[in-house]
Amino acid sequence: MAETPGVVRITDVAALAGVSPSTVSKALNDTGSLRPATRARVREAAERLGFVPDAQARSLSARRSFTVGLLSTDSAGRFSLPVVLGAENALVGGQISALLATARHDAVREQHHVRSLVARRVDGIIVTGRTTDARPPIQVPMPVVYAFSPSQDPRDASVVPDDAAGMTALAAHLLSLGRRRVAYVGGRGDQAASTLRHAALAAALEERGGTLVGEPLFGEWSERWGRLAVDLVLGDHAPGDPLPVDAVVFASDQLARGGCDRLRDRGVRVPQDVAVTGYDDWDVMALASRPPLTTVDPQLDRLGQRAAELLLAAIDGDPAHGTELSPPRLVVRASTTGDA
Amino acid sequence: MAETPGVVRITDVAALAGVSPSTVSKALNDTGSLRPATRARVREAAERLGFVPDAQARSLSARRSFTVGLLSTDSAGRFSLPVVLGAENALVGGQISALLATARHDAVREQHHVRSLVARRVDGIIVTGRTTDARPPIQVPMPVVYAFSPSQDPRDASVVPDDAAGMTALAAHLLSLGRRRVAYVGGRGDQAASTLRHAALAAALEERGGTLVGEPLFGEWSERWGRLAVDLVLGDHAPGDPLPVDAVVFASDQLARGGCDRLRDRGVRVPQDVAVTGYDDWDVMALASRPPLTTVDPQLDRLGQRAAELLLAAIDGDPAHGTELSPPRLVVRASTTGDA
DNA sequence: GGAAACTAGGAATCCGTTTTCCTTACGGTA
DNA sequence: TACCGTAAGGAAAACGGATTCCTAGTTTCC
Repeated sequence: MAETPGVVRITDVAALAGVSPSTVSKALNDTGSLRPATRARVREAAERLGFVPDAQARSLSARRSFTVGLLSTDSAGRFSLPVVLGAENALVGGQISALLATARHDAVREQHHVRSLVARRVDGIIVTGRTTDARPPIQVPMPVVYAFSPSQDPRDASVVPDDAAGMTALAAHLLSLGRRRVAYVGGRGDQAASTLRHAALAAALEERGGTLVGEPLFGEWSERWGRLAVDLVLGDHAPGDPLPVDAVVFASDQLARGGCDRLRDRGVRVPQDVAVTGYDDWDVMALASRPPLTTVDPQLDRLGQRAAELLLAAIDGDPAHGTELSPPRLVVRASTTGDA
Repeated sequence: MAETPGVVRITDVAALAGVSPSTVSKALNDTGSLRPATRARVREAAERLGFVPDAQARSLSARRSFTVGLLSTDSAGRFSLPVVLGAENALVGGQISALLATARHDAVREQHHVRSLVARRVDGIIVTGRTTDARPPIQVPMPVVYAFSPSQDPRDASVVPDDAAGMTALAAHLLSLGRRRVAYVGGRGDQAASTLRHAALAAALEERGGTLVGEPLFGEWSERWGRLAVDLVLGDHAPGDPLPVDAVVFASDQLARGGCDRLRDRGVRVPQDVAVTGYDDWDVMALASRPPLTTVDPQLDRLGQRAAELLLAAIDGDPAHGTELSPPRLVVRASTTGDA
């Protein structure tokens, strides 16, 4: 029984193909000058043995680790998880492995992880976080791309969701349905996801002839606040009274779901009386809501994928600078159109 | 500008401490014979420079990569994510890094990831999945621990949630509140999470003098099915009629939340008329439900942590065999007690 | 038949830590 | 005083397998 059984080395491939290890290397990497027949023979031998070049040894010559770090400060992972998965997905295509490092919102822990990634000589790092608020950059001697949570340094490469585009799409959708008087309900007022979406909605409505009714409402990111906010919007409205709005735009699906529940409790029909929209396209909220929510899918997996692409380019010597916007997708459901 | 700036090598520490690299190694690893004063001086120098031994070089001598693979077949990550995070957390303590490999329920992709992990010479692999149903083992030349989804081979080391203990705790809780006639609503009938929980509930109730009313109801893991199942349990019950049950045990918080909504719609008070329990302690469901759900927290982070401990022991030459049960925790909220 | 072009093998290279082996110095004992 | 044992620390090899020069052998074309 050989030690580390099952591990195929380049010499094993060389033996099976009847050539030297260096020939195998050239055949598999499309370098040197070899007869096509030899190349094919080596390829077939490698295929048959399931040969995968040893990453450690490879990194010796290449002076690269073929590894990138995924540094996440979001332990819960509701937002960073899709980003991380999207990035990981894009990386495996390039024979790159992903080292996971979760710091659960703790600066000391994050510093520890950063040092660990540096010790592993990762080729680059993707940093992601809990919110779209800017975060302090990390100091490392390799390329970094910030995903979802941009760096505070505008010269760093960041990829963030294009919330303005999402809100503009929602506004256009509502106006196309004839809705004009729109209320906005945000989450925490100190977060960009609340304030930026409000500003974008206000601008989009104004430009197209809609009206943003009342001041924006900020609270917390919970269904409970969604319900409370509906009471604030409706005031002492009684069934039959004219409604102060014909649409409510919530800054998250969770808020919107709570809002729908409260509207129904108070006898307001969704969407006949008031159209409702959410944000995030979080299936367990958007689909379980009654009615299901028209919302915006920020396509975080694509965002993570894009971050990985930028990182790979940076590793190959072509670094990006500045913040790139990742496009969202409008998802229309019954809470605005009443279908189904 | 030195190349790879910021990277501190053992020679840098040696220079600062005025000793040779080998002395630094001995001082930091507590080997060889050195004067305590020398040891302390080296330690201080390493501390000051923030020296972290190069993992690649380290693995050369140690013939270990100090890396483990986290192989997940669950892309959505609702269940595997806490497991992965718990495991990763336990690993960083041991200076071990975690390579993330997500296979999104695709055998070809999984095989690809397995080969990649083998190529990286990981010291071990933690395999996790979407359900608690047993899965085929992977064939690799290093230790493996299966977390959440056990291996089909009973000789492999697996850690799974102790659903029977969770259901027993729920049954005892309900009986202590005077509930006797209990209905059970499961998710998909072909999954262990549905059937095993049903069997455990039936056994626990029978042993303690409760009654499981009617056949178990199986459907899908959605709020919608939770609502439908309530209709099946209540039949053509009208407000005022005697109720066929005084408690409904749902196999997930999602089901239970839907169930609560439907019960309220039909004028049945929770928990005064019917107590309701969920499973999973998924906060966005259990806390947002009206009323908040009494449920069972499977403590998946602890499960992942335990899997990591077992893996580290196996790497150190002390492998475990068989399936270990990870204990859950009963979480009591208003859906049974009516507080709040 | 000879020279150029091509093919493939041998051996050195890549990296920083660990570990083995050895030297030096010092103290104790004969 | 000479010799030996031991502590302390340095020098150099080992660790690992893919890659890449460099060179020798082989084919091909004129």
